[in-house]
Amino acid sequence: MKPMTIKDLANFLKVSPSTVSRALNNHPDISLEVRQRVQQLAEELQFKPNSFAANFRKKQSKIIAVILPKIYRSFIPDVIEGITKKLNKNQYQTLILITEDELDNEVAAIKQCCDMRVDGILLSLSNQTKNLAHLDVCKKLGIPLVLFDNTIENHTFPTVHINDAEAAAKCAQYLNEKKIKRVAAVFGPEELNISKNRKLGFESELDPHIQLDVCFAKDANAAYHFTIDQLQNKQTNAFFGISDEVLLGIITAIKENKLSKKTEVIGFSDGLTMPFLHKQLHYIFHDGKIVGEKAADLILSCIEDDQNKSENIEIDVELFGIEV
Amino acid sequence: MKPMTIKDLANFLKVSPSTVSRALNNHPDISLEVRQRVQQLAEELQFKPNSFAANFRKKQSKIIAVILPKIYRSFIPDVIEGITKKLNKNQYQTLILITEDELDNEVAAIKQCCDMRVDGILLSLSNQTKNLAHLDVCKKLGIPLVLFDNTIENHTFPTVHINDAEAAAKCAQYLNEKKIKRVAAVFGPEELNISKNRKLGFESELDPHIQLDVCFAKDANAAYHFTIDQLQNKQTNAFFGISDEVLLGIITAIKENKLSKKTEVIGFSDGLTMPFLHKQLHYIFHDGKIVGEKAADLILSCIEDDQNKSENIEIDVELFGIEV
DNA sequence: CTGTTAGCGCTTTCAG
DNA sequence: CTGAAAGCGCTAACAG
Repeated sequence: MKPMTIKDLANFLKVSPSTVSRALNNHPDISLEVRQRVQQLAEELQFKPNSFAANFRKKQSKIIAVILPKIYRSFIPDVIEGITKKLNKNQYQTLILITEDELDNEVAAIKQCCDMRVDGILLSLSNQTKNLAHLDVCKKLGIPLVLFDNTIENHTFPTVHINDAEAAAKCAQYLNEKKIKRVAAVFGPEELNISKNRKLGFESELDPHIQLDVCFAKDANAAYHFTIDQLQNKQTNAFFGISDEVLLGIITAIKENKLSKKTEVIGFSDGLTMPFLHKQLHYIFHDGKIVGEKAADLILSCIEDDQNKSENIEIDVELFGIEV
Repeated sequence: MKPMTIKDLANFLKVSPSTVSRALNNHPDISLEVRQRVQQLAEELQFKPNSFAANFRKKQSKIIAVILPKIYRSFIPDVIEGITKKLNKNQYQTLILITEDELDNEVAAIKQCCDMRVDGILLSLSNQTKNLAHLDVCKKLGIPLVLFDNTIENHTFPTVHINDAEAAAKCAQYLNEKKIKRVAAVFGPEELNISKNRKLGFESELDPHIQLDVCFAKDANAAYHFTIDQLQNKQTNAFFGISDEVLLGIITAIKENKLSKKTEVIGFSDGLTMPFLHKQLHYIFHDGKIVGEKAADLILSCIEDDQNKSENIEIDVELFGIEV
């Protein structure tokens, strides 16, 4: 059965459609009496105003698109949660698009969003993306866009991210103060921006007297084997791990060799599994919820002020960990 | 600047809007020559057809809503990935709504979806939800709805889920065959359906000669302390853990007590962190991607056939684990 | 305070 | 093969 429209309601109540519309939207012009009568009948008849039509008329979609390379195991779910909660509070809905870290998919996703006339886009770049040319359409169509997490420096779009290099540098500083001779740093795949940036920050800050071994590990297992080797053949007594996944490999290897007490481990973590597993862990707490919230805030303010703001929000990160 | 419309294009080309529309949609009626001329100009002028308007006209949104209690740390991200991929391939977009396990939020989310006229809803029930009365609107408006993961038996909506009880029973069977005297089963919060169902299945299958201790743990830490107590005061030598989170606590406690070789651990896992951490782990592999895909398939077939099918898909699960 | 009217941008009969 | 015209369901001037 065909859903009811405002017109149907109006006919039924012997008033005009506009009156119904206004009554339903609590427009102050409408007398309390009429308003109640309309709302009551709407309730009884289970009338569902077609917000799709309303939004079309108002030239808005009330939808924000979130374009992500992947839904990683940790961090990103928190980001999504941060975003959706904030947006929901502001009557926006969240669309999720995944690029699989492929530029083509990213371009397609942007096009999709433009065609749909979403009210805003939150974009975490794919690691294949080297420039922002494909985002021109958004500017042209006046669709606000905020880059978050995996961003590129630019002067047209606002960004939200942590300072990866600086955070990694903090880790190096921590190690500098310990009596460390040799440290092994385990990053993710070499092409990832977080790997690059964190490597840069870590290396630049690390005391040059400390010997450094570097590994790009594609998963926990790779990190594990690298760590075993370091422990057994290099007498490495400090490890830096770029992510929870990599830390899992590192910590497992250390524990198996019963070297927990003698080995420093520091890295980036979402603060859940790894710190539980290894109480001695020091870590940069990378909080997805905050990143998500800030990104959502920023896109909302872009929509409201519709100014071409190009704010760059850098989220402060802190080093956590219980001293043993 | 106001985005271009089909009308603008039509004026420019001295043809009618309908011709442009048809040309853009590759309607066979339109001559190849005109079609190319239109498409070329559209390309040059970077014309973005407003799919929002088109969908409005066609009375469809090309949006599927996914309503979830939470974006848990594991499993759910995989579900989302499974869903979005499948839907994207079929030109649908994915909207994410989170209920925080509150019925009120679930009701609100359903309303939102109805108002927006989404083309379909994938719903994982909140643990507060005891019946499906609030879903009547969907039926009335003709919006297909599929229940997945956290479902309730019913005869109106199709469902996709694993058989929690049966899977837990498999775990019990495994333990029955070992020389176990006493087993401790750790569940999640008591009010969760997965806790209830898995407990039922486990208990019903477990050999009555095996002594059973039960714990409802709200997090890994609770599971950890419970496990410590069991190991030290009860000589328990087998553990059943309902989730990766709970298993984290159990395994950590076992390892700290150096009892890995002497203790059986079995449970539900997404197959990533825990099996890596503890090679002896046996686990029911709970694959979110499959659940998501199946749910997406089902909603798509509901939309296409628009039949009131009420299929119940039960996803098979397998017991994994390397024998040591 | 309420009604009339004119669209939003697109698709789709129905004619020609 | 192409055009004219109507309309999806709602909102928002503009009148009254």
